[in-house]
Amino acid sequence: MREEVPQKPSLAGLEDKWGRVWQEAGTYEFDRSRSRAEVFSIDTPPPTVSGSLHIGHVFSYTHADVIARYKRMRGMEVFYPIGWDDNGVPTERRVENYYGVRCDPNLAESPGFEPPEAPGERPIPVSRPDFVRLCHRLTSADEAAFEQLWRRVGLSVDWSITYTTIGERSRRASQRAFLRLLEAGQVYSAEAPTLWDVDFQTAVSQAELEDRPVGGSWHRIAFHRPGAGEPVVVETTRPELLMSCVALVAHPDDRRYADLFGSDVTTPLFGVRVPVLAHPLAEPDKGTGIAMVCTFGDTTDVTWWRELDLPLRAVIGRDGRFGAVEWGTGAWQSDDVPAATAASATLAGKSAHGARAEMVRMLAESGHLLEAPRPLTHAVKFYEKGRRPLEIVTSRQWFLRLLDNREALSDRGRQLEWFPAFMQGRYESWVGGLASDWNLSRQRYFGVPFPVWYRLDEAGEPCFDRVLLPSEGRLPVDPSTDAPDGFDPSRRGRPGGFVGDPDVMDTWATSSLTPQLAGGWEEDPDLFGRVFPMDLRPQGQDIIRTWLFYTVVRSELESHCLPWRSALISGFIVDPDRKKMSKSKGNVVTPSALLEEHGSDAVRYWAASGRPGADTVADPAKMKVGRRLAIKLLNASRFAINLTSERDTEAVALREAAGSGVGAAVSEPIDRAMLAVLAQVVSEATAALEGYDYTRALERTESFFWSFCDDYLELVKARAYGDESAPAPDASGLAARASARTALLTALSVVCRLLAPVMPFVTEEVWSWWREGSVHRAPWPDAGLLADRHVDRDHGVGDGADPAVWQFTSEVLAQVRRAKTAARLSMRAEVRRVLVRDRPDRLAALMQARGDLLDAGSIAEMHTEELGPGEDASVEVELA
RNA sequence: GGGCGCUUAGCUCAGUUGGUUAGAGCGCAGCCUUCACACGGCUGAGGUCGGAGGUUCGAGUCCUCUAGCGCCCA
Repeated sequence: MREEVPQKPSLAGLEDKWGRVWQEAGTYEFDRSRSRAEVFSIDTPPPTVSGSLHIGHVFSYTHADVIARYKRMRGMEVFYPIGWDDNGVPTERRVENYYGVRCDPNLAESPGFEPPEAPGERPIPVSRPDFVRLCHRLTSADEAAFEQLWRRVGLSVDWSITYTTIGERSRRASQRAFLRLLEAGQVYSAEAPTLWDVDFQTAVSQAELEDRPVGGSWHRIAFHRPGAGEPVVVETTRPELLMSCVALVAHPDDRRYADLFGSDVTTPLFGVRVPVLAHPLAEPDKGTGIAMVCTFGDTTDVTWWRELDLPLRAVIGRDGRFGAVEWGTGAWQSDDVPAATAASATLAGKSAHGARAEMVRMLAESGHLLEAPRPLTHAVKFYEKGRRPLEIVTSRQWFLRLLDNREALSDRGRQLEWFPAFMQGRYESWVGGLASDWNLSRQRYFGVPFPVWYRLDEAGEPCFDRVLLPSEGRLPVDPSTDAPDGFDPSRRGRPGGFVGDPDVMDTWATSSLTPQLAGGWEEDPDLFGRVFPMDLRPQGQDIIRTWLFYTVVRSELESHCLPWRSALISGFIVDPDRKKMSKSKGNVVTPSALLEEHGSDAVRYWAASGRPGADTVADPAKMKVGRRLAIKLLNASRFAINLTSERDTEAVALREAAGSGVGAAVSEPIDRAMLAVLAQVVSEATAALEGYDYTRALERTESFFWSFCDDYLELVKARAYGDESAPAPDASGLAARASARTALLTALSVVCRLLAPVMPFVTEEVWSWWREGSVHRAPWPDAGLLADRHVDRDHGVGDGADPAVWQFTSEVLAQVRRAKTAARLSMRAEVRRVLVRDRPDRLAALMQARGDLLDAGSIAEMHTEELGPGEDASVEVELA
């Protein structure tokens, strides 16, 4: 049924209007009765709600939504849930700043606590339960705001299936998965050197590292050889770690040190005897070629310590400061205990930075610093969110085995379909470069606790080998408030009693379970069987080594399969100066203003114009183009619908509903030509989308649509015109009019559907003017139906359709326009005579659209001449 | 140091398996205030495809070397 077509169609307000309708009609609801074969499931990234969204999010999420909408129109039941990533450090930071509080886990809960209106100058210490409560409060507010934004962008997710990474289901799933990995021997706890951020006070994993260039200095330090002899000169950037030196190493082939291997030297100031050893990781041309191994200055130290079986002399504590040492005990042996004691006493309590200055002073005084420090710039490892270099401290952590599974993980990477394919290399090199198992423990508060307690021995010390675990039925548990089975809560912290593991899991330990979380793993087996493994993982390229990799890990270890069949990787967004957009650069563009200014369809158009994996400029000019396209669709649709009768629109709708082609209703050669070209566009767009190349699909459609408006519409306008009550043309005139009208409406129906995944709002608006139901549940156009070459004219436009009729007629029309432009005349100016000289086949094609051409060009008469040998084609236009 | 991606009109990008005068949009210039659209239409001027060499009847499109930019990993 035709609705009222607006007098002056506009894009304003379409987002609100259709967003509401879709919600009320349940347009994107998932029908869980459909079989796995009919379901297309998408594992959408849960955005970090505590961060602000930038235009890059809209970019990548739009790509996924285009695919979702396409698959839905293809008749798939699309499982497209969304989650919010709310646990972890970013949320804690935001809560601290927003409320002006700081978590102190030693405080008792104060249930009535309310933060001040505005954060004070000094953070208020709050208990862990109060802190977690504030985290929940702020994240639910953030989540509401995020949902609004995503609805405005037009994501076709089923908003009734959401999850949060801190929610009860997530905590239960994370803990269940942990317990199973523990049982399978895939996680273990160990006292081990761990990358540590002294500001965040937590361990971090390899995936969270980044290298940053930092200024430092080479310090030349003299070590004593046994007996007399020349000192051994070591160059180091971290002289403050001298007291934790446990060996010197040089390359096995380095002849300068060959005679020293196996002997001991003595550290200056501390008088500690350390061995000189050979190891291939020592770089002969770095410094003097012989390195000081400390516990621990960097990750190479950890390797040397492990492989050379060296003792441990840890000096830097979790607070990043030097600890006190009792020389002469344990590993702290020295030839000169009083000197060592004095030296280390001056360092105790100092930060790495302060200790370095002090050490340099002492070495200079004692004459062991051979020359003034030489400045250099070198790469230092940082926590990606941190501001000071990481330290390596030894502490007890839970680890998940990655190194033992490297082979299997590498295989999975090869089995996954990557779009674009070269992104697989990112995964491959990451897996190949894994240096350690995954440290799951974080010494933070707002996260999923480990479902673990430890027995306390008679001295009240935890027995880490006597782990107490809950049954799966009890999950989720919080070991800091819940007691293990068989223990009275009063036994907490008592000798012979128990203590809870104080840590929470790395946020990726939960996020890596998104296919399981969204799919109802172990809680809704019926659903899980219909959606897992999923079909598609869309995401940004920046989190291949984290989110993608860890999700593969979890699926492999839990289900021994890939979590999805394909991964669609989006590039990142650069600003107009080609700089990567990031918060620290201050060049982040927020999406709301852009959505407001250009409209959601226009922003989505821009996003869809960025090919999979391609870095893309945040370009308002491109959004303007998208907006223009949307407006064009409004106007062309309005025109075509107003031009035709209700009987015409109903006939086209009925024909499409019945799944039949235009058949004999489109009789005019130029109309059939246009539809034949459109059929080709549909084939190409469909093939492109099957390979997730939404950009190509859009380009083809858009380019067709502009020619359709500029040339075809202009050519057939006059023929299509005329209402039912006007003096009836003769039978062939009626048929010619019906042909144009059917072709116009059919093409608009097809184009509208081709554009629907990219521009959901304007296409829905236009669709509503003459069609029932949502365009987003309408069937994807069928190229075969438009141009069936095998059956008959009742089906498609068939073999009789010659695209040249439209194409060549348009070329001649362009020549006519050129003549008018050159004469500075309006396009309506009369043409007395046109002479077209060309090849016979082209002239024949032209003659089939002769009437339309004369009308469109206001041409009085047209003549044709076949080219003679060696003559060039021409169009002569004689203006009136 | 290793790997990957990019380098085509002023700008942003297409150019699928090598094949006729290299395409689009934006921008720019001129024209047209035509009854779908001035949030418009028409027309036009702009590149020899980063550089060098090679394969081929023929290369932007394959090979080698090389330069610059970006990203990832050491």
